[in-house]
Amino acid sequence: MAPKIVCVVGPTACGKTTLGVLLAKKFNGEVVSADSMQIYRGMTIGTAAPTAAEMDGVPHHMIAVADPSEQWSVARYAQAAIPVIDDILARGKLPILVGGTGLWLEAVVRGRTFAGGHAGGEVRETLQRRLEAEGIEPLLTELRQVDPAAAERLHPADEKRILRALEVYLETGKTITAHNEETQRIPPRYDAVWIGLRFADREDMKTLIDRRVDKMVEEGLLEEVQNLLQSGIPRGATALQAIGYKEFLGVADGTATVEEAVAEVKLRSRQYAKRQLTWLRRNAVIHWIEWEKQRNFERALQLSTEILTAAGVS
RNA sequence: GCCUCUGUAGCUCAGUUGGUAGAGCAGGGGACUGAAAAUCCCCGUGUCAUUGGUUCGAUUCCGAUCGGAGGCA
Repeated sequence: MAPKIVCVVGPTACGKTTLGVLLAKKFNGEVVSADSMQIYRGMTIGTAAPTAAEMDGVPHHMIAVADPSEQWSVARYAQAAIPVIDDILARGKLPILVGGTGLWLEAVVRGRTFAGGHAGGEVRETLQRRLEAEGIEPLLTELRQVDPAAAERLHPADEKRILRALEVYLETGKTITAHNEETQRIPPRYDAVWIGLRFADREDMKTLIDRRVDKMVEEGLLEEVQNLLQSGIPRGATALQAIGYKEFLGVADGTATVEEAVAEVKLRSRQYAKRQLTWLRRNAVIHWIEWEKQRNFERALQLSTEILTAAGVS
């Protein structure tokens, strides 16, 4: 039987961090973050990463462990997070995965592997250059020859995935379709109990997101962006693709006003939350806790305690 | 007060030489296995300001009214 862990999921600003800490205290657990941006150092404010006070003495892992000039991928995250989780289990404590990056969560929980190749690799670079020079057509034709199923499945405009599919074949000699089929047969790595947080009314979520963005700016989001730039982080770095950061880059070099950037960050955050909800909706085993207007953590803790107890977590 | 322009989807605006209208953005839904806070796909009926008139037929032409912008006073 796969070891039991807990996953706390939901769209941005729904209170995952707070509930994670409450559960960790109640169930003798430790938090493992599954957030593709909180992983980078020096990005506390804009990613709403938990502060020491918010952690409230509960050990947190996989937050601020990467240099912002690096590029962390799902595969790299999983590779690093799995030993951390196993260590928590070995010490007799409960791992609580908390995060908004759906793919990262699943990469850990499911036992699956990733095919070779990666962004920044030689093969990918070559393909990227070919895309710029020749357009997507010849690449798609090539993919159709080696991996017709992938070519069929992928939309012609989805250049990123077409490149990736070709890369896997060129790098490993095996198609991504074959790899996916094989890896899907691997049993789950963990027996996860999923708890989801969301607002019953999306308008309430929007209100909270807006307020949170205003707070980030008050707390010094601009300074945080400036610090990253001063420490020499390249503008194209994955870390600077984070919502909040990429918009405030414009403020840092004077091409946008704070007001414009704030409006943009609020908009992009809302759209991101919608995408997160779409991702989570297909996971049928999530136990959802819905907020009516306000977030009520006392009630959420009680409900999730019932859920975990019923699922055999102790 | 007079003159000119203007009033079309939540917003910004196209358009119909008269046969009841369409883009971008917003919004909604979906996909997703090494950039995932990324990337990609699908979805547009709205008293065409109101009200008279001309017309077989008006959102489109004409008048009036009510908004908005500018100019002259």
